[in-house]
Amino acid sequence: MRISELSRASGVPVPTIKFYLRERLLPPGRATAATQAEYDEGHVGRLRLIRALTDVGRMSLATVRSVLEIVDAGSEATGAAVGTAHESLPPVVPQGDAPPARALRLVKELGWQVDAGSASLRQLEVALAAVDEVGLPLGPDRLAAYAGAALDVARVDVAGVPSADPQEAVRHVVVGTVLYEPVLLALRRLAQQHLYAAGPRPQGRDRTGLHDRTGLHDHRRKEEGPRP
Amino acid sequence: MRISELSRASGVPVPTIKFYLRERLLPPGRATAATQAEYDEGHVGRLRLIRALTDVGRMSLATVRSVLEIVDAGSEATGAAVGTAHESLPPVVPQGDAPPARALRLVKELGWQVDAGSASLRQLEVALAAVDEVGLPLGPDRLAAYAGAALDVARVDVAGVPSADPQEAVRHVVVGTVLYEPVLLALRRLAQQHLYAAGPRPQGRDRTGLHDRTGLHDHRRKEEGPRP
DNA sequence: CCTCCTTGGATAGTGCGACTATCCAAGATT
DNA sequence: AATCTTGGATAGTCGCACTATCCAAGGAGG
Repeated sequence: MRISELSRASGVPVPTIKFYLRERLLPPGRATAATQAEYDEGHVGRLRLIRALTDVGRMSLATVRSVLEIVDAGSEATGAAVGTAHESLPPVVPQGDAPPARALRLVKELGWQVDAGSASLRQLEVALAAVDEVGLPLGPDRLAAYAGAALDVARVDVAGVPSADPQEAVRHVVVGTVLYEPVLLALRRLAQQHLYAAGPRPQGRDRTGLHDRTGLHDHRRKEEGPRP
Repeated sequence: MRISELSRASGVPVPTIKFYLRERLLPPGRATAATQAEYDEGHVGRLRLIRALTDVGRMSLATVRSVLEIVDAGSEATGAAVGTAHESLPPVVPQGDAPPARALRLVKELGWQVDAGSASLRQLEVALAAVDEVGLPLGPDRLAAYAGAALDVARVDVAGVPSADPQEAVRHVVVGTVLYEPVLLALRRLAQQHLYAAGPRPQGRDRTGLHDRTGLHDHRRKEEGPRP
């Protein structure tokens, strides 16, 4: 297909496609002549991916590029790809001077095994700092609940990664990290609305028809053991 | 305090403070003379809030303004404020032409009571569309897990809103919606890393017992502790 | 009182990111 | 042969979030 068809198929204007080609976000088509090139379904998919990452994932083109590079390289082990992906995903926290002490302490209490230099840790650190900078409460209860929910989500995330094709696995991990986020956040907001709407007493009973999650978790309270 | 002190106290450069004043994001100080004004702790807090919303919450100044307006008006019922807040929070989905059918169906299945015109619904719709536009799987299992986690989180969110001062409640809801998000997302990523680090077989059942032991999962019955 | 510095307020300029617009000559299409 | 369309290059635009510069009025120290 030619560039104008590609444009029609993807919904991206021709000049923008040219721009993406220049920026090497979209691989060039197979040149059939000096002024003609042939594009295929792969290009359509790539364009859709770029738009999804920018529009829904709210990523800058620079970030999109690095994400695409990871996906293209794609041969890393899935676990390593998660790390690499998280490094280059927004919001970028530029290797702060001080170590993310509070975040480190938290994951230690949770017993999670994470890379101490992880960007996500730094993100957590600045997020925590921002929260109490503006005077919002963030006690252990809330953190525990958040961490629990995050772990629940991560479990289905990990379980959902296709194990057959490593390239596809990496793609899934990288793209999924970004694109499932808005789903989760939208659901959180809707759940808030629901809880407020369900009754003036915000702590109304559960009415999720999908399934009863009570009892799915180990409810044991883990006290911050000073020694692991 | 004068503007230079305000700058030092908040870490925001003087010209930027002037800019915020011009843009009416920051209320003017109490003028003590034609070329002198007095600022107070409220201004410091406001500046910190603005920076938190832009830097951590990644909001545009236009969005910050509308959020601040809600907070300033502040007298709405808390439940209504949630709705208003969600309307003006990013990402803005401009009142699409078609109704968010898929999102509506989902919340109906969940049994959640939400406003059918809610921006969050539209956000969910485009997020879902984006996800399968790029070919990521999003089955009922995953959705159920996400919804469950979202509800868990929303419950502690709602429970954490101070009920005494309505102005403060609104502030908490609005600011909290935005500023807790990065915390949640960072935790999700860290949890993913943990799960990959904990074992090379992502799909496997937990063989070590490590996982179930580690989350300080504490969502048994909501309201027990934090009630002064 | 005089000098010098800071301030508030106004106006204009900068840098960046993400596109658009315009040209052009080589092909393709009819 | 006449009329598109295309790929490639270069330049221009637009919005956003700041910065920079001016200026005259205060205020503070001597």
